[in-house]
Amino acid sequence: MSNRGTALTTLPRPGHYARGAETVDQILDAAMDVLIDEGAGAFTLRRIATRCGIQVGKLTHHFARKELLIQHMLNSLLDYYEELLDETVRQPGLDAQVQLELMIGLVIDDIATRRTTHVFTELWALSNHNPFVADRVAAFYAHAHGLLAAQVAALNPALSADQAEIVARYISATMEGTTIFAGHGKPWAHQMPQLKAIAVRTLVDLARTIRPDEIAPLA
Amino acid sequence: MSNRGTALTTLPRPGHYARGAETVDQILDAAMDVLIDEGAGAFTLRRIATRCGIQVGKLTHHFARKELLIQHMLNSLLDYYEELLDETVRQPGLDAQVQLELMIGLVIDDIATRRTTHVFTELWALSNHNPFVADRVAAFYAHAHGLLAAQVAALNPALSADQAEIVARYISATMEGTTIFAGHGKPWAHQMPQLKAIAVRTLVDLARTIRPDEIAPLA
Amino acid sequence: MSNRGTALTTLPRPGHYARGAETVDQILDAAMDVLIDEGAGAFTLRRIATRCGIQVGKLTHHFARKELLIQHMLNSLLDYYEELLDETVRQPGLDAQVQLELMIGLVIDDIATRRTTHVFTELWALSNHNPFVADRVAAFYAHAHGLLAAQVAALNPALSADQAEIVARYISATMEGTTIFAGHGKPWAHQMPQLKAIAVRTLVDLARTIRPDEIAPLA
Amino acid sequence: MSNRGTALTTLPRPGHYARGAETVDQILDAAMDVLIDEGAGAFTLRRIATRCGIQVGKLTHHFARKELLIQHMLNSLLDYYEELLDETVRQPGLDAQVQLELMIGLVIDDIATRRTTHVFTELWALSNHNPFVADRVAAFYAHAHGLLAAQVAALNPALSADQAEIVARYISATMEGTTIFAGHGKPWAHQMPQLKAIAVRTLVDLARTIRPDEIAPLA
DNA sequence: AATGAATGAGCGTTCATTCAT
DNA sequence: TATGAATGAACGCTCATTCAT
Repeated sequence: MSNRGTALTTLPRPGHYARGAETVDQILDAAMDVLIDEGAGAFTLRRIATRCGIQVGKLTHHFARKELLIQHMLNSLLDYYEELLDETVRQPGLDAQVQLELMIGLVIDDIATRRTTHVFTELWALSNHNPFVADRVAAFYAHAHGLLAAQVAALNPALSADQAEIVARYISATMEGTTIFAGHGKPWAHQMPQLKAIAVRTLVDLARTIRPDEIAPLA
Repeated sequence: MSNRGTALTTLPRPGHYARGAETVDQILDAAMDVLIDEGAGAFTLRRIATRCGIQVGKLTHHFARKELLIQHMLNSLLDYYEELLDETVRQPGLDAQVQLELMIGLVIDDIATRRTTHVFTELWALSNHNPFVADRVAAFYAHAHGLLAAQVAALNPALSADQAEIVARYISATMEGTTIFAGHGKPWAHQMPQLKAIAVRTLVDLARTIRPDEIAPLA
Repeated sequence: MSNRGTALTTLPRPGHYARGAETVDQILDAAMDVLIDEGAGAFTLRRIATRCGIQVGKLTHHFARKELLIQHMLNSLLDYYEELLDETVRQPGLDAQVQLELMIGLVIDDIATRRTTHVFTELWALSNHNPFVADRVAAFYAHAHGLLAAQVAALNPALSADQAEIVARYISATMEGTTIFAGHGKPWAHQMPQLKAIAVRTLVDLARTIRPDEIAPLA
Repeated sequence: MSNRGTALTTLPRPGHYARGAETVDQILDAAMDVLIDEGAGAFTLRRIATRCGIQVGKLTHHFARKELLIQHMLNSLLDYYEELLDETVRQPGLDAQVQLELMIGLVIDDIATRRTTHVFTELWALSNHNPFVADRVAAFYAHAHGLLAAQVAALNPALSADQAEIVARYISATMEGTTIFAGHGKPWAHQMPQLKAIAVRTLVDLARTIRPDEIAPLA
């Protein structure tokens, strides 16, 4: 399910030696911080270099193009989120309903963090015009929706694989949508607990009870 | 319900004379086009000026600060969307359920357009760091959620006003969330009809049947 | 002695009607304030217009070129200073020594004001590259030195007219020079009383006792 | 006596490599030339860059802020003038009167040069609104007046240190004041020899003969 | 007469990238 | 390899001036 090993993540990693690797990690961390703290509009090599106390020249030595830096940063970021989801699913001995409730709760809690609220809203916007970002984000959601679809399929065997995936996508849409209104710093952040309660109850119910014929375009 | 006449929309409008007003409209249109076609990263005075065949100097004559241009553009844009929603609600003789189904369908159809997919994803990102954008977008959603909450309250009299509003917010989150996966140009745009079908059925059901005690944080 | 009526001051004055004349005076006052408060680097039509609450268009209606505004402002300013000196000299019944002491004291007191300190330092700089400013300032000093030379000549009949004028120029140089160190806001402004005391005593002495042969280049 | 090593002159100097250092010197020279030849109003990065045949980008690479360029240029300039004065004083075997005559003559000769006339009139004006320029120019005059005061004290042991300094300031005021009337390009530049003759004679006399009680504010 | 609209050059500054040591 | 130097386009904005009503 993971996209590790695909073209998207097999970028030649800069910094083969220990010292270089450290610097590269510092740069990637600083880049993430700039994106989160100041937004895509302030995502410049200068700002990133300043944040880790190095010169732009050193930065461009490790990442010859800005785009390469974006790609490594994005892989590092989304690998982390994928790992987070994988860990949740790896917990043994949970039945599918509890597992799904757990995932929905975890995702919504994460959405409420400053990091996730900021970084994903930026990525959705960047996806409009940057093909790499679009592809990598799509791969991330494909992975996440695969994990959700597995739980949906387990709860509702009447659904085909495609149908379970669509239900998973619907569940994910609801969760991601809360970012906009109740994410970190958003005007109704204080209502996130209620939205989470409705989501957990409603979406698990939906997964259990939806009939294949209901997943069809309206006449 | 509209925010017309509030502080947010009473910016002194440039272009008092006929000639100037035309130019101002051209500029605002061009600015929207740049934001939609090229994204916030390309939203520069020069690109906007080029698009309407004028010089940067002329542009800054009408909008002394870039921020003012953003504000007028945003007001113009969101006024339009608010008007769209208001018209839907103004239709007489429809019962609340049909009305709500209609609204959900209309919003999701609109989300699937290139314009709406692009512009809202950009606005969500800009909201992270631009207070004016954040406030104006929040005012727009407050308006939209008010309209939705009215239908929810009509369908489900057991809910308090606050509870109806939270349900409305949940409905809106689901709809907006589809932008990310099935908006224009997004990888699962072809699944939008299915997502729409699930949304219409599920969300109207939710509005009708949710009990007040279910809208509470999980223990 | 006055240069009134010469080419320098016979600029066609804008604003023939009462209302226009008022506006013109407001503009000239605002221009002076900008020059004094913000310096030549901030002496722009926009800043001046802002200060009197009008638009740049209105300002350029009254003064088609910035240079014209400078010229009128400068005439108005230096006419005022010339008038001030003339009044001092017009006092009847004073002998030449008292008259000279009075003038030196008055000039140095005036130099210590914010207005005079700022405006003259700006004019000295502008004179380097703006011929009109250079000429008008030269005319002002020619007038002032003429008044001083008359007192010197009265005190020291042995001097030729040219020699008296040179002594007057020397006296004036000392006075103007105090601007730099002890003018308003300058680091040794608190020593101006001592400098003034030395100037009054020394310069009057010089005027009385200098011999014609001492006013000659060193061998 | 020099301010070398003080905070004012320990700006981190750009251009660590030989190539960069050359460029920095070229830029500083060009900047001085622009200030002298065209005045503070024309002191722009573009004009400076044009003068040394480089691009504006290269200029801002070495001096990130225009203000930094001004500061380095000013330090370089006034260090030079301080060095000039120091050399004059360092001449051995001269008695105080000759030394003072020499200094006055040298300063007035220097004032008559195009460079000095232009640059100091600009600096006096800039001092009104630019704190760095004001402080650096004040430091220069403090240094210069210290050298003069030493000669005055030697000639006139009855004066206290403070009184000698005030006399030095008075001497300096007279000298600087000649800039305005008889500096390079000024209307009475041809009278500079006479003004110099009067200054040398009168000011040395003053230094020798002034009594402490004469250096006091007028009653 | 009076004033907003329009203009284009120029401002200081930032940008991603390339060059040279 | 590592890093300052160099580059030139682009950035938002201000400027004095001209145009049109």
